[in-house]
This record gives sequence, C-alpha cells and structure tokens, in this order.
Amino acid sequence: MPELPDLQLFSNHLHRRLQQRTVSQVTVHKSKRLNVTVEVLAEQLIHAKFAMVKRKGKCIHFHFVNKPILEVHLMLKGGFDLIADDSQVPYKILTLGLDEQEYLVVSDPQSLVTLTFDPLPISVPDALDITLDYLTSQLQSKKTRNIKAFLLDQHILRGIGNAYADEILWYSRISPESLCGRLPPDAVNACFQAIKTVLTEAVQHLETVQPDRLKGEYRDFLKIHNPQKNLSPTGKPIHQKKIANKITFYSDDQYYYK
Amino acid sequence: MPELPDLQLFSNHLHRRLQQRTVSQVTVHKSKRLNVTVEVLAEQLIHAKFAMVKRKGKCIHFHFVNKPILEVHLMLKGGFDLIADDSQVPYKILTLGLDEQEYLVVSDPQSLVTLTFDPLPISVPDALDITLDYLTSQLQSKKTRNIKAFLLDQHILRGIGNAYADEILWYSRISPESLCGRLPPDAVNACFQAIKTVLTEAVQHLETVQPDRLKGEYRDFLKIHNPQKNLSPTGKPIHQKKIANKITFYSDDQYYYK
DNA sequence: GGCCCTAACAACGA
DNA sequence: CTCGTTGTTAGGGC
Repeated sequence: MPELPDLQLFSNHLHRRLQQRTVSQVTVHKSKRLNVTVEVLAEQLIHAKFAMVKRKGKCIHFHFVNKPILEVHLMLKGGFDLIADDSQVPYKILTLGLDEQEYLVVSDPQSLVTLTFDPLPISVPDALDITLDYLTSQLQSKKTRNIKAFLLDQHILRGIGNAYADEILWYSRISPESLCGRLPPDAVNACFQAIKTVLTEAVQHLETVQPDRLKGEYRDFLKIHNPQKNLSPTGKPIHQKKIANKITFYSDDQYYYK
Repeated sequence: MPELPDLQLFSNHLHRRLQQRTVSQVTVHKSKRLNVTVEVLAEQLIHAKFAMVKRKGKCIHFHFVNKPILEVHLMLKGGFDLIADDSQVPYKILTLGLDEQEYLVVSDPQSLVTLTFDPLPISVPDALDITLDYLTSQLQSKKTRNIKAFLLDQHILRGIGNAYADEILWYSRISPESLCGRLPPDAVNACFQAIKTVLTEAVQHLETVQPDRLKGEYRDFLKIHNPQKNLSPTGKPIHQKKIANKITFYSDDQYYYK
C-alpha cells in the first residue's frame, strides 16, 4: 500500500533518526524472504554504523559505513517502527537494536516484506530521476501497451504504484487505456511534468501533515484515486474500472489516445 | 492447408511410388528453410534408395536405406509432384531426380515449406497414436485453456489443423470454447473417439475419391467446417467465430463446458 | 491457414 | 495493493 511519497516520507524520517547511530543487536524473526543466512546478516550488521537511508523506487536502502546496503521492500502491508520496546510490535520480520534503548523494527502482517543484503545495482531509473527523452523513448518502444500498465511497470521506471498512477494520468489529462505509442509530444510532456509534480507535491504534503509516520498510507488528499470523491476537480464524474489488472479511477477529463 | 488426412494420403501415395527407387539427382531451388547446406543434402541423398515414406504429425518423413531422414513440412500451401518433367512446375523448392525419367518435386508459392535433414526425434505423439489416458492427463494439465486451442497445439498432439479440429469437436458435441479442465469423463472419451474416427474416416474417404492427389486440399465432405453448409447434420445452424485466433465453425449441438 | 518469436495479459502463490 | 513465475494469447514475419 505505501507508495513512492509514503516511502520517501519514511526514508526521510529514518534518515534523520538513524544517521551515525550504531547497530547493537540483530534479530531476524522471519528469514524466508531474506537473501542471506541469518548468521551472515547478524555478523555483518552488528556494530555497523548507519551512514544514510535512501528510497530507491519502492525500496528503502539502509547504508552503513564500510558495509553493504540492506534493502527493504515493504510490499503491500509492511512498515517500520522506531520504538523503545519491540515486544509489543506484531508481525515482526527484523529488529535492529540501537543505542539508547531504541529498536528499528520491520514488520508485516502478510510476511511478504523482502530483505536483500548487498543488492545488485539496478539500472532502471527512479520515477523522480527520469528525463523527458527517456520517457519519450520508452513510450515509443511499447507501442501497443496502455499507459497505466506502463507507469506501473517497475522495469521501466521505479516507484509509481496504483494510486499515484491514476493521479498522474488525471493531471496529464490522459486516459489510462491510452496506448503508449499514440501519445503526441504534448501529452508525453504533460505526463512527464505530472510524474514530477504529483509525486513531489505529495511528498511535501505528507511531510507537512504527518512527518513522523513510518507505516501505512494516507491518501485522503488524492484528487482522483479516492473513494470519497465522485467528481474530479473540474467537476467531471469519476469512473472506476479494472485496467492493467488493477482497479483504476479516471474521469472524462482524460483523453483516450488510441 | 493440407491437414492430417490429406498428408496421410500424400504419404501413402508417395510410399507406393517411391519405395525401393533411387535418387539420381538433387536440386535445391530454395535453401532458406533447409537446415543443412545444399552440398551436404546433395552428397547425402545422391544414389540414396527410398526405404519408406511416413507421415508424422503434419510432416512427411522420407526414409532412405542407411541414410538419415528427410523431413518435409508443407506449411500452408506446399505440395508434391511426381512428374516426368519438372520444368513446368512453378515455385519449386526441391527436386529429387529418380530413375525412369521421373522427378519428385516439392513446391510452394509462399516458400514457407521447411526441409529438415536428419531431424531430431520428437516425443509428442501423433494424433492417431494417443491413448485415452494421455488425452485425459493432458486435458487436466491445461485447465483454463479452451479445447480448440488445445487440439491445435502441436506440442500436445501432432497433426490436427483448423478444419478437422472443428469436425472433431462437432462429433464430440463439445463447444470449441469449452475449458479443457471442465470436460467430464464422458466428453473426454467422446473427444478421444472422435479424434480417431474423424481422422481415419477422412483418410479412407480421400483414398477412395482421389487416391493419387499429392497437393492441395479437398474438404467438401466436411460436415461443419464447410462454408457450403448452413446447418449441421442434426439441422442446427452453424456459427462462425474466431476462437484460438482461428476462424471456427460450430453449432448449437455442442455443449459449452465452462 | 502453419510455425516461431516476442510482447502483452491473466492467474496464482508467497 | 506487490512482485515473481507460469501459461495463454495476439500480432508480425518467414
């Protein structure tokens, strides 16, 4: 459920709180989706000092001084806690003990969270890093695909999930079923601008209203992908339809390029 | 266009006419879809003696004494000629000169015929060789696929083409869109019997009415996949619809297991 | 209409 | 709602 803006919020918060602190204890509660042995992870991270925390697509990267990165993907329902006592946290996957009696906890009621120690570098750009040229050429190379499936494809650009894809397409005035190869340059440019604007403004909004949140989602402020609304900001009715195998919100403001 | 019964007819005819005769000349007119060099084919087949001709799925296998097999797939429009003078045959792909001033010619106006010298053995059974157990287990393993696509899949059973698939399904009283996993044992058995009956009776019919044909097709006697007919043998209207990406004829006699 | 390759899509499980 | 994997399908080229 957490999407790029939520994850950026988590990352910013964790970065502020963890930087320069040291891991004093490593406890793996569920190792099924950990790519190394519990022993290797514990040995590598014990006494490691946090260098920084960054978001990469839908993953959170924990950087340590002179150690490999620990990558966390929260999947559908995973989240973090920074807490003085982890004994009451349910569905724990990983606990990293810190100084001053504090714990960083990764938990997930579905146990789908993936932990990857020393992940391979990925060349696919983050949604906030793409250039207009990149977007244009990628759209051209997927002529028959619909734009919604395109935006959700983490092999093309990383970080956009179901809700923000709908927001981006509404801001671009592009119908989610439009074919990638049919978008005229103006529409491609609108999409490009919308990716940057919608996502960065959402991060800013979340930083303002709930800077300390480390799990869950908050999407009441979304303009289209929002079950509380019936009308788009321009007053057009909002429709719901399964597109790209996901429930999709869109309005008649959006042009269908086919 | 030629399907299993046509190909069986060709094979039978060629077997009768070629057995024990010797290749005196090898001329490759188009080598694009030949898996060995022209030189290798010529060297191997010159002076080779035909042992037998067999149909395998939609392929014709020419067996020679102490030589590898030459496999011919006629694709959509390929055909054979056994003729005293090959100079008037259009679209020639391969000519094998024989004794007594006769030539075996493979031709194809589309140049799609494939020639494979020494083909790898294939484990997929011919449609006329399958057992009821095999059909049952294969159907069970393709639960969500429709039966028409199943019958046409040469990786499951070999030899059935678009026209005879429709005939087999009508004889089985199974709608072409029925899901493989939904067929009850009685329907599976009906399908099994129909595969054998429809195909062998078609071979017998063709052997009776045109035993010497070596190319093209003849399907006026088909009961369902036949543009000349509007009604099935039981008097039900015949419908046409694209199923499994192929134009499909079927009637309301056929039950849709879904 | 035949077959292969590829891209797009759908279903399932983790 | 996420990401693999797998199997099926649709389209173009030979």
